[in-house]
Amino acid sequence: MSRATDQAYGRIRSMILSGEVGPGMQLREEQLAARCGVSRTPVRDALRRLETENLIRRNGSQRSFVADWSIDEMEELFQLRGMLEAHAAGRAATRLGWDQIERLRSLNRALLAAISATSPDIPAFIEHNRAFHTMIVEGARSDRLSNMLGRLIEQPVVLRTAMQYDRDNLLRSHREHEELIAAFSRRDSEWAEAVMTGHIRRAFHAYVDAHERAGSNDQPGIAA
Amino acid sequence: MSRATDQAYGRIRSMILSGEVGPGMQLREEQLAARCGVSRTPVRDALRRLETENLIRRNGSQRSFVADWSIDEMEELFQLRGMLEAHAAGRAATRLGWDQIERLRSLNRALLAAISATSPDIPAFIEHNRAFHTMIVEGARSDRLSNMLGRLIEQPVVLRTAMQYDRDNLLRSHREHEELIAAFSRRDSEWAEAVMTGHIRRAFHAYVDAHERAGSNDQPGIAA
DNA sequence: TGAGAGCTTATTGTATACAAAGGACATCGG
DNA sequence: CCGATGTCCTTTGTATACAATAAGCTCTCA
Repeated sequence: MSRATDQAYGRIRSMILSGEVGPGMQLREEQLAARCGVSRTPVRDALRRLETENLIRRNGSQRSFVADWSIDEMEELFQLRGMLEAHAAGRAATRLGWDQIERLRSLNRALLAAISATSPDIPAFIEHNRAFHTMIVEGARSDRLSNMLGRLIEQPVVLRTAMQYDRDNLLRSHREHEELIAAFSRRDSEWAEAVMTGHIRRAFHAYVDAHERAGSNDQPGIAA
Repeated sequence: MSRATDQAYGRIRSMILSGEVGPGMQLREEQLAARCGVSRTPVRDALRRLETENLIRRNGSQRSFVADWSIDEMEELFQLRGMLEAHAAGRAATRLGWDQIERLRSLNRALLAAISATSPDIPAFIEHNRAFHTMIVEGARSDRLSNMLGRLIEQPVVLRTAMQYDRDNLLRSHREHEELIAAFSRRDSEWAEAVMTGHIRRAFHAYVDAHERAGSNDQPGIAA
């Protein structure tokens, strides 16, 4: 995309992802235009795009709001993500190159290092985890699938913080990644699918737990 | 959406679906604006939307073209559709009301009537078939899923005409629908999933066959 | 005091003019 | 004759002014 639209898109997106604007807040085109230093036109383009990525919702009269998700919607989301990402893993098992599998190995080593320190480096974990999953999805070699998953994956931002302090879950992630790599090495699609299904499903339960624990707070998830 | 945007969207969409503009053709904003009787602004909105629905593609320099799909991409598409729609059927099995199941029955009766005549009423078949599948997807009660499938389902327009004259396939569709209804009546999610998986998969092979038969023509699918 | 109608204002939709980018074509040089 | 390069022209991007719509508020009347 073009300069101004990209700028608006990136800025608004990071506003949402960083929590600078909270779930449910209204986003006004003019105000956003001012903050991004562009006119309303590219802002509107950016909003449309963010809407298709489900980061933004519009009410009946076309006003835009930062999306928030109910627990039911989150379950839906995890179900879909699990299904699609398991499918991706299955395809990737027969399509990943050996060098890519090696790269997955090294990513997972880095991930382990990040969470092994006495004070875990969460941003590093998140980044390596993201790279790991992205590499698998790309390895499935299906643009349509990549697209769909792209829209799904980083929606539950809350999850980032919700899981931060749960070291047990972080270590489990690492182990499940190991198992995925093993399945890839054997070129075993069904195994890869099964592991990925469990991996995402566990993530969902971790999310629910964190959410419940945070239930008494004003800002569920953030404070977990 | 608003008046002008809706108008542009509907017009462009029907231009594509009717074949008025063929796959691969370039769509120019100004020209579309003229044809729709609106300015470029709503046309741009409509193009963005059609792009997310994968009816339009943009090249590196942001020019828009009517999408066309390779056989590989079609297989991808059917795989995804099969997976998601089977999932939808599974959910629907435990969520559809008895009245809705009865409605499915009557839709399938109408569908049978449409294809039983000496000269089958294909548009009626298509419409009843669409209604049947839509009702199942809605029955799954997952907005996100509905959305995704909405984007996927009517893309392979070619398929409409490609399958037109294959009566055997039309009858099979009817029988598979019957089996779906049976699964719903038993509230058997797994059965419903399995039937739907096969149903979509067969549709894919029907598509491939039609495509191959039409392979010698200039306009694959259309002339099948 | 509460409900409703009408006005006011905030917000988005649409048109249009201008800017910028990219592609096509022709011309020039090797 | 082929290839490179520069100009022109087509097409999309951006800004801004104006139109339409919907939300919120106030004022009135029951």
